[in-house]
Amino acid sequence: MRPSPPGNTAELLERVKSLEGRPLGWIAARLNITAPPDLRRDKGWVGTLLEAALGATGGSLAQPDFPDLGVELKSIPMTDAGRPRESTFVCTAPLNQELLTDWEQSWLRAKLAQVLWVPIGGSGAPASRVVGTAVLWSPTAAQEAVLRADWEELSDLLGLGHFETLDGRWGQALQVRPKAADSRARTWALDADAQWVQVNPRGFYLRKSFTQELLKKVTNKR
DNA sequence: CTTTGATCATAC
DNA sequence: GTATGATCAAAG
Repeated sequence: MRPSPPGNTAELLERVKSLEGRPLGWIAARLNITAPPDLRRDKGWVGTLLEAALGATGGSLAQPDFPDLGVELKSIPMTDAGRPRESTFVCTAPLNQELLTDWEQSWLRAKLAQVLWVPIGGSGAPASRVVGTAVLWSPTAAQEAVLRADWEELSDLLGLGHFETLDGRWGQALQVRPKAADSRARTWALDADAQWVQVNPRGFYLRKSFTQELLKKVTNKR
């Protein structure tokens, strides 16, 4: 049922192209997957469906969706006007100094090195939403500079243990927001006084404005 | 309507 | 708990 991993990026692009215009329900039926009535209890359904349809591996492992190609898959919900409806989760944010490295070695940079963005149109039942025109993206020098500046600022705050100061308002393209089962979830972190404290886990997210621009630029180029 | 914070499912 | 996949929902 499920396709094996694509052998190269051209094959991956070919596959996603064949899905363009298809309702998710059509894709799900083909894979023998049942579409949920809504996404309230299945927030990751669209992403998981696309992984299955395109032959992504990796699953819940800490590696790219297409390890051999070094490509990360991201579905992105779009409004009818063609703008992203949500921010994009990238990865969890390290909460203590020892895990903080420089930008070149960062997990975030690695994750965003090459991303296949798959826009999803529609806002009703998941099965009726439609696959848009996917784009394979790598940050331009300018985009990487913005990401790097944000990442360095946010990492500084994290490394210094300023968890109270750091909220979703920091960062131009990137932001740090809670990423946990709920607000009671706790993980260990080193605070500003070098004391171990328990805080709510955080993650890095790409703002909608950044995602919108990158989708526009890649599209215009082609 | 947009942004920030909270939450859901699943594998290990 | 941390990783994967994200959207929901309250507040401005």
